[in-house]
Amino acid sequence: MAIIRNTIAKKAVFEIIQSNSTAMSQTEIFAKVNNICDRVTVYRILERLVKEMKIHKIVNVNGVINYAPCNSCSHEQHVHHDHLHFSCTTCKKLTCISDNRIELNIPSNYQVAEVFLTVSGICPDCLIIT
Amino acid sequence: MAIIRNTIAKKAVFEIIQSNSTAMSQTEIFAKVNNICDRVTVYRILERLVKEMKIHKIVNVNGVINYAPCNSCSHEQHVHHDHLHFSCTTCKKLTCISDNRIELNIPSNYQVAEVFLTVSGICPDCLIIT
DNA sequence: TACAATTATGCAACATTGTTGCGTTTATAA
DNA sequence: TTATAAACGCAACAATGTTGCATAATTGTA
Repeated sequence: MAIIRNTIAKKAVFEIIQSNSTAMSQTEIFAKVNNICDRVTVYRILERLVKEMKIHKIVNVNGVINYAPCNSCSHEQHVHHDHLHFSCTTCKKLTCISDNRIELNIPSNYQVAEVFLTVSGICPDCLIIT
Repeated sequence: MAIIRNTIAKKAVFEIIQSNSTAMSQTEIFAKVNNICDRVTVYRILERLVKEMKIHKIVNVNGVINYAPCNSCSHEQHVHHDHLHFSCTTCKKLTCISDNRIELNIPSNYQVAEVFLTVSGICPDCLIIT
């Protein structure tokens, strides 16, 4: 059995993700980590946190993978999401928005694992600036 | 005013995208183009076809950008999609599935541009193999 | 049909994001 | 305190996407 270790770098990465209001890319996270570890380590930590279901992995509309905290999220909720992701085309930030129940109409010969609902547009912060 | 040219390479790329049942990445498209043009040209052609609204740009769950034909798709439909994308985790293929009307519950201070609904899982072809 | 204007292309070089192998360090259970 | 497996750093690589610039090709017009 793999023993999960709680290292300094892992704690820092998780703290950064959890204290941010929007989802973050590996690049953004690494920038905030302040060189306490290598960038490869950040990738590996993110991978582990996803596996431990402490964070979500989301792709924004540009193809960049972002990570968001997974607050009180059971495996069941992983499969049937009730939230969507807003991907701002101006500041590139990805924000989680709750309370979105969707009904799918997928042929029964497809085996569904996860549902990703992403909306692109302009977020409130960027609308003010305009 | 920019004059749109219909070059050999552009016609070929569009033909490839349109004749394929699933969405394709730049890499896959370039492989089918059979060296009639450079890979950079493929990127630029795809960019133009998206701008001309002849093709869709979709991101699969791994962050790879795929392109699909935009059959009889008005700008209005671009904004309010009625189809979703199935991203197979086994063969990595991206398939468009129609007839999925979704209702969104997004705060009014967000300006929505496009809706991306992607479902990951295993497609019929890969289920048979298993 | 020939020409001019400007769109499109090729090439080379670079940027970004993510991955792998391997030797070393470190956290944790006993 | 120590053994052991997890985690790390470094270097090198792979995939995907972008930019600048000189050249080629398409299309409207004379």
